[in-house]
Amino acid sequence: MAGGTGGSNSNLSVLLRSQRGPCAASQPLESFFLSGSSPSFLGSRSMMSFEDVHQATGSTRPFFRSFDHEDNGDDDLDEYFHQPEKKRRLTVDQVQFLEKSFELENKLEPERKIQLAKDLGLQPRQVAIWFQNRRARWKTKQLEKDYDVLQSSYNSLKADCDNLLKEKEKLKAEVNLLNDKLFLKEKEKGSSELSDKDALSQEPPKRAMADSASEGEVSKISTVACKQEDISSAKSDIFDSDSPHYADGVHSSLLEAGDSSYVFEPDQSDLSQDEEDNFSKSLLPPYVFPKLEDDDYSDPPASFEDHAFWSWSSFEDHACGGFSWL
DNA sequence: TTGTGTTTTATTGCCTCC
DNA sequence: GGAGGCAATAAAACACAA
Repeated sequence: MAGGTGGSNSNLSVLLRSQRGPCAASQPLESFFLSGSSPSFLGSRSMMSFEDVHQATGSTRPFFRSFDHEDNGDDDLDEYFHQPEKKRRLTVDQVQFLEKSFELENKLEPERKIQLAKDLGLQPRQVAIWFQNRRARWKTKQLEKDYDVLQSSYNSLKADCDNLLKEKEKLKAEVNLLNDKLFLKEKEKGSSELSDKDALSQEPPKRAMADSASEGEVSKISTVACKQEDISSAKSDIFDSDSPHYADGVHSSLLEAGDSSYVFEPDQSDLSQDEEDNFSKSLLPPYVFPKLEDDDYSDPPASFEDHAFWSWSSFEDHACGGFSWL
């Protein structure tokens, strides 16, 4: 519980010691000291000004909640002096007036502060404090709104991401299928050539292909694989950004040919395509990384709150744990 | 009526700007 | 150096369930 019951007497001492600056007379108590000469409290002209507004709203609420019985005169005055100082809430009308003023401009210039204080029969410092607290409340609400906007934006991005991942899996399977077909084709071609030339080599076709494949041939295979990526530019983005540029079948060929690693671009999914290109061309040396399995891709976080942590840990896993620099 | 959570008013201390 | 803003906090007022 934030509040307490004690401290009323200490309030008075706090009140008396804590005034700051020329506008620091913050409590009605002090207004009483000033009430003989100052128009800012009982029956001021400026109070009339507020009362005009007050009447315009059709309200019948008393202007000062704490002075509902002010017509009792000296008795209440005396009572007021002998009461421990208490915090008083502004009336509904005062708050409405301040709210309207805040809507117009949430910062308070000195002249406006004085005018508002006069109009409302408050101390300028009270007006300043009210604006300060109001700004704080506004900021909190604004933060909540921003959070909601970010969260909904995150949710839609996550949905997109999920869809893209599914699409990626589909395309991956498609590429594998096509690579298998290609491999069979090459195999048939190879065996017919072998029979034609009476070749004696009995090496397993797969290995023979990998071993005998020249650089040009490997790149040809890669080109075929990469052409699959051209089916749609959107689809190719998936390969560019978060998966190896080579299909699994080609990976197998390269790995089986004794090349346990291959040059690849880093996982720069947060970069644009141009940034990625520049990054990989100009900043980074080629590096080696192991073949990635599906399990190497962690799922995105389920919640918006987890995202920041996920982004970083995911990056660390792939960039630091999964790769090794040449 | 009372205990407890929330809101509002006000203070304090620090920072920035002129 | 003084004025004013802000964040953190205290404390009074208020709301409301048990």
